[in-house]
Formats: sequence, C-alpha cells, structure tokens
Amino acid sequence: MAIPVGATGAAGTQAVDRAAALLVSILESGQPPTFGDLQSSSGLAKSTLSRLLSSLERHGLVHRSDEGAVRPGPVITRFAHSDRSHDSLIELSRPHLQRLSDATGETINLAILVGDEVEQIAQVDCRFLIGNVNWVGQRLPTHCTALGKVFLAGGAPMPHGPLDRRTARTLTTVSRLADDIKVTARRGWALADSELEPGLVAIAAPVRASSGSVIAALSITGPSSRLTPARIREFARLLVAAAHEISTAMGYLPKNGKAGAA
Amino acid sequence: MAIPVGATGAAGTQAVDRAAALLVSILESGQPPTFGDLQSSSGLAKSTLSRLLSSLERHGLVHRSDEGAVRPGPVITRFAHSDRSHDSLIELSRPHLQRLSDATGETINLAILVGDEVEQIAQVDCRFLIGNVNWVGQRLPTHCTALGKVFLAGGAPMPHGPLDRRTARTLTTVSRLADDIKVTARRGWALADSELEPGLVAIAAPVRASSGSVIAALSITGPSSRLTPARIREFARLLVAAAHEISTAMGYLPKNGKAGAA
DNA sequence: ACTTGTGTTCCATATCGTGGAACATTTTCG
DNA sequence: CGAAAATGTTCCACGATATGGAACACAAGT
Repeated sequence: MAIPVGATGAAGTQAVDRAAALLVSILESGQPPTFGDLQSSSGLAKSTLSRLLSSLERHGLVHRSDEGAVRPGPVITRFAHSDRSHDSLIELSRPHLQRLSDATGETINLAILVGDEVEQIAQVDCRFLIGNVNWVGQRLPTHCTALGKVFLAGGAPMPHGPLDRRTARTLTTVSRLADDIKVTARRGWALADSELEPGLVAIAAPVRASSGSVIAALSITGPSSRLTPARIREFARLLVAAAHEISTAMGYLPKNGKAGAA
Repeated sequence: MAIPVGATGAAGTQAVDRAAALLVSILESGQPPTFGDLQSSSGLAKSTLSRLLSSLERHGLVHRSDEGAVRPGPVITRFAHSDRSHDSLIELSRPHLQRLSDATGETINLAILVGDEVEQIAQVDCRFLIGNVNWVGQRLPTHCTALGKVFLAGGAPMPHGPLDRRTARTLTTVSRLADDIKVTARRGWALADSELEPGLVAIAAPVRASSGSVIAALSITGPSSRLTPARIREFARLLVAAAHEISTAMGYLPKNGKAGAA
C-alpha cells in the first residue's frame, strides 16, 4: 500500500494538510489566485476545494473578492500590520544570530527602522566579559551606527539638520555621511568605528524582504581591541552571509526577481 | 441530533475548522500561546491538537520554538514583510472607500508612507467630470499633502531642509508645518487647501494598527469649488468615521489597549 | 529514584470528509 | 435575445480518514 509521494511521516491529516497547502499557496503566490488556479494547482475536486476555501474564509484566513480572486484574509492582514509580525521575524532569525555569535564570540543584534531611528529588536550576547548590556528596545540615530547606515544605504531618507556629534569620529555633515553610505551600499555592509562611542566598533548588513527592500539590519558589535581591521574583514563575510540567509528565508531571491510560489 | 453551538451552516469540515481556529488564535493572541494554552482554549484532545499543530508546522504556518511557544510560522512571516501585505489592506479597506465615495461623490485615496514620501495605494474615483486622474502609485511629499500630514501627526519624522514650494499656500517652513501638524493631531484629521496645487483641496485621516501606530491614511480630494468649508466639516466627520472603521477592522481598539484574542 | 507535567504515537471505531452528479449563477457567444 | 459554456455550491451514499483514550517517551521538579 505504498505511502504516497514524499509522505514524511505524516498521517491522519489529509484535510488539514490540503487546507494548509492551499493557504500557503495563496500567501506565496504573486498574483491572487482564482478558484480555477487553485483547482488546477492543487488537483482537488471542485467540491472539496469549495469546502476547504469556505472553511478558511469563515475563519477570516482568506477572503474572496467579488472578481473571484482569493486573497489573504483579515486575520492575516491584521497580523501582518501588527507589531507582533516582528516577533516572528526575530524567531526566524534567532538561529542565524546564534550561529553568528558562536562563530565570532561577539554581540549580535537585529534591528528595524522606526521613524528615523534604529530600534534593536533581538540580541545574542557576546561571550567575553567586556561586552555591551542588553540593547533591545533601545533606539539610536542612523548616522552614527552601522545598523543605521545599512538602512540609509537601503533607501531610507537621510537624516537632516546638524548630525549629533557623539564622538570625535562621528560623521557630522550630510555630505560626509552620504559618501559613507555610498561606500556602504557598494560594499554590502556598513562600518561604524567609534562613531557612536569611543572604542566601540560595529559592522552591519541588510536583511531584505522578497521585494528586495531592506526590512532589518544585522550587526556585530565589540570593542576595537577585539574588532581589529583583519577581524572586521573576516567577520563581515560571515555577517553578510548570515544576513543573506535570513533574507533568503524571507523569500528574497539573491540574483533575479520573484519569490517562490506554489 | 442538535447541531452544536452556533454551527453557521457549515458541515463536513471539522478538522479544517479546528485547525483554522487554532491558527487564528495563534495569530491573534498577544503572547505566543503554549501547547497547554491551546489545549485549554480549544478544548481539543491532546492527540488531536498535536496532530493539527504538526500539520500546520509542516506547512510552515506555525513554528514551535524550543521553549514550547507556538508562533506564526515562516510563511506568515514572509507574507507579513512582503509588499503583498498591502494588497490585503487595500482589499479590507475597499468597501469603506467605496462607501465614502458614494456618500461624498469625491475622489477617495488610501496611502502609505514610503521613506519620507506618501504613496497612494488605492483609489475610488469621483463621480464628477472634474476630478483627478488615477494617483495610484504616485508618490508625493508629506509637507504639502493632507495624507502626508496625517503621517507626520502620527509620529513620522518631520521633513528637513527647505520645504518644496508647490503653490503660494504651501507651508515652506518647518515651524509653520509643525504648527499645522499640532492642529492636525489634535483635530484628528488633516487639511491641505491649495498647498499642493492651486484649487485642489484634500482632507485625510489616520488608519491605525492594533498597536495604535498609523499604518495608512485615508483621504477625500476635490476642487475647492466643491470642497467648501461647510462641506469640509461635514466630510471630515465621514472621513474620520471611515478611517476609524478600517482601524477597528485592523484590530485597533478605540479607547483602551489590547487587541482581540481567542 | 520517584513523581508530575508535557507532548507524541498507536490503534480500533464510527465520524467526518470525499468526489461525482445535480443544481444554481454568471458569462460568452451565436 | 436565447443557448451554451464556464464557474462555483449543495447534496448524498460510501468508506477512507480523523478521532480520542491509553500507552509511551521525555523532561523537570522533589
């Protein structure tokens, strides 16, 4: 009685599996599929498909517009626009942060852009005694942090007016900052060496959504005594790779366009 | 034999209904529920719950962290951070836009903030001959549009440098703009009268996520010949009400905190 | 080491989901 | 305008599939 194709140890869930697969294909398809699209892509009987969709719709997980397009429903929409959507980004990223921490021993941070500031949303602490305390929840300016520069390089509006001078090395003119951002964009990662606090070095790289826009930034932070130029170069490779892995998990496709659909 | 509680004409979908309800409660609960939480809130047998969760997890719709917390899965996370999440916001808003259009006869727009500009993402055209063409996709500055002012009043970073003078009535100094924003914030809606284009009047109101942050702005636009002071006052009431309804649909709770959970 | 708590696997049972066909609606085309 | 095609929903008898209790595996607390 040969188990069907690739039945990975799952049984007793036919209906739910089908409904789940349906929902996934609706969430991942670029264009909202129609009933017909789903019918042919899933291979389900009309009646079955109709029943499953009705159930999903009844629970607000999908919505059928007048023209017959099947879209993510209000429950999904609400979640997508709520703060909680960041939690799941963190959850999805955590293993990568951890791996990066294991590889470098330094403090790893994940941050998002809030208004014109950078807010840390996750952190894995360094394993040295000399390290930073918990930065989660803290907001910092964009012009003097590696995390901030990543967002600026990703298209966030440049800061205005006189740039706050945090240290002697802070970039305090828009033109010098713009130059740095150009370098950052080309290089693929940002550097802030004693620009926020003397002796504090950070590098950061972008995490991208499937559309390519920068949705978060990943950073490695440590004292300049440990983050020497040679180390920085080495860590930057790891950092960019990790950020890239998260981006991929988010549906970003490295070279060409388009995200995976069903 | 007596249909169970509130069985709204649905049958033949027990398993899917249960799984869907499960997913909804995971998406809507403030704190990620544990297996136990779900067990008691759903009343399902352990074995059933385990099977359903496994199925959802297998499809990437939920994710179980090490500590046993059940969270939205990668598929949901990807969607939440993709551009497509705006589509479903539009879909959810469209009936409200339409109703507003029917009531006022003027052009209705929905916009989001992209960087430091406002991008229109949905529109319902006015029923007069004199009206604006399709603005969807167009980006405009924040300082001279009602839509933009809504975001500024909602906490978006103020624009910098010299403000582009679009008309004689454009607010071109940051301080005058700041005053206007204060009024906007207090009043609950924004007004831009001939500030973008002579004779073009627009009012706008905020759409809020469950967290209270402004995620979109809703506007009514028309020529000053039709949008007289009296009409503006009348329309503003309708506008604010409509924006509020969308906010509510997004999980925003008017007075106190907290969004609905299961 | 024993107990308690949590989650997964197993299995016989009958409940629940299935798909074909009939039906309802809307769209297309002659 | 009416016939035909396309699209989606409801119905129903059948049996495949989900169910929940119990046994099991594992971890945490005492």
